[in-house]
Amino acid sequence: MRWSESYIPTLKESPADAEVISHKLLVRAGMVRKLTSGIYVYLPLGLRALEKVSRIVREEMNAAGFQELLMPMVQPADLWKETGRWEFYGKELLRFRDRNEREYCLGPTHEEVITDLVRGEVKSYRQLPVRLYQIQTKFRDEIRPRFGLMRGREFVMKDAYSFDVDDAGADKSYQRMFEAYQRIFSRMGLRFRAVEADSGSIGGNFSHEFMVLADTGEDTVAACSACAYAANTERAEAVWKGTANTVSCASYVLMPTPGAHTVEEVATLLQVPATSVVKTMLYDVDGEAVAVLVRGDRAVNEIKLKNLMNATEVTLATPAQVEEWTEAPLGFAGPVGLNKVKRIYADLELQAGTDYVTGANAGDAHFIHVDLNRDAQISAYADMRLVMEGDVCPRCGAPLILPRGIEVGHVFKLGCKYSAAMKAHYVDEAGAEHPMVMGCYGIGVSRVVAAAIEQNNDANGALFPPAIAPFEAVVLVLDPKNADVMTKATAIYNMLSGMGVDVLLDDRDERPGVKFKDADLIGSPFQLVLGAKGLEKGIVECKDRRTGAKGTLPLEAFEEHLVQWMQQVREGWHI
RNA sequence: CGGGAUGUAGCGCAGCUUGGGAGCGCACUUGAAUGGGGUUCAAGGGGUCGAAGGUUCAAAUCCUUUCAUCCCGACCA
Repeated sequence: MRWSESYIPTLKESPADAEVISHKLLVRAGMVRKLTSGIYVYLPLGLRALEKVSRIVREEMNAAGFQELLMPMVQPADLWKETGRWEFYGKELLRFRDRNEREYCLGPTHEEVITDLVRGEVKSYRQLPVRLYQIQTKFRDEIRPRFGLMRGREFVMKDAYSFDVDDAGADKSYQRMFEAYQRIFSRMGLRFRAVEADSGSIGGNFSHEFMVLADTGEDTVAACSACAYAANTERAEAVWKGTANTVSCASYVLMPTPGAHTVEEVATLLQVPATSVVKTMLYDVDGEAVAVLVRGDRAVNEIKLKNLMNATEVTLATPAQVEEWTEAPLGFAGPVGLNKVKRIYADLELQAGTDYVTGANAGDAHFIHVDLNRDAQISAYADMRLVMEGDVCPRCGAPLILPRGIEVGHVFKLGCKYSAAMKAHYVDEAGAEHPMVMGCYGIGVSRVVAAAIEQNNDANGALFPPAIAPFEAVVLVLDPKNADVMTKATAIYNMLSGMGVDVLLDDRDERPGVKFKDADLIGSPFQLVLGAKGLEKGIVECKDRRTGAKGTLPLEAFEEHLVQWMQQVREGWHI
């Protein structure tokens, strides 16, 4: 492709509405343009990156025994009513009516459609497993679209579904997919981690998220510094390392703490460490008042509370609820004498402690010397907190690290949730009917492109891994009006094309500086620079975009040197 | 949905407090010089000042309404 004939509108300045680096660079590099909130046009360069990602996904899906199909974006309401999701999915589901007042939605996901499809065709265990996928545009009317392609409303997703006769079969499908995902993100040249994720009501270890590691990621990963353990922080087990606070006192004592609402204020005022303060958080769990106690320097993990109580809805109590349940102003809740709250859960870490500071359920007052076992009605001690820096791995005890990540993939064992609701049944060898056991597996294709930039960029632009760069190589022709230079550049361009390398020939009548800047911006990993000066010396300059390392390749035995250099650059990407 | 902010040329912005000429930089067009890290000079083109209504002799500027976009909190690939 010649740059002079391409539609690559690069920008010197970032658009005012772009906040994160991937969004800024995608726009500046002429890869995307916003049409409206959360909805983007993929320009030729952006589409190329999308297709590179899609191609790798396709190859690995096919290799894993999944077959591609394409389902409609518009889906009838009836199917969603069958699974109950027409009511439960919420406002993210964009609903509308046709001219006959029939109800439809734009597909945010395709469990209903695929289950409907499969139940119509598959009747026997002999036909299972069925493993299908598609790469398609999804629409989710996100509460708050933001960060460009990272959280759009319309986005490209690969979604795959498996149908098996039993759990063992479903596990096999899951395992295949898990391995395929590992290969996919490795091939893309991204640094990532597969993390255990909360699987909600389904249970078991059958949910993993694939996180591209980047400091700007929205999610936090708890990863072991030594072994393979990694989990979403929502799920990560907090290990109880023992309790320091074990000095015993005869009874608790009321202390005035005027104006001290936060743990920090209380700790400072009473001159005790935050670890000796008990934080009492009140929650509305399916309409019931529940208190959760954690050490003052910890945070409650609401997911753990939700799972512990097998609840559907957990929300932090409103100030009004807190005041009603504690009969005190906000900021002074404590477990002692908290009679209106029937369930009080305490984190494991607090179970052996005997000398705590807690709220007194009265304005401007706290208790000191509280022994929870003696003074409060604790329903149960359980792992209730979020892991933090300094925690250790629940598997091997080595320190945990908490890198940030961007969720680009999710593998999930669905069980019979949809097959049972939609009667996707098969008949086994004995003639008995069973619901199929399902799995679903997503990759945010457009998000991968953003995540790749989020992970790999510098002050001058994107640094695309070779496997997903819109163009792997750019040949910069500094003197396009010089026939000799142009001839040589074209020959090199043809050589690269012949080697199967996606190459862009910058033959524009622009100043060299413009070409250097643009080449850096679009992030092609290989840059070759041809000018009259170099040709006189019999050399072509080369630059590794990732490291910035510049070198020269002699025109003599050029191809050999080129291949060697490109190999070096590629190896740099497989860290 | 709650809290905050912004809408002025394709992009980035000033002007608004204190009403009166629509401006600046980049981009674009033409000419000249220049030609290895976003080149310089000169001359141009391009705007219903988000929209509607109001106040006023006069509104980008003040008032009301409305729409859109972005940021911070509850979702998920």
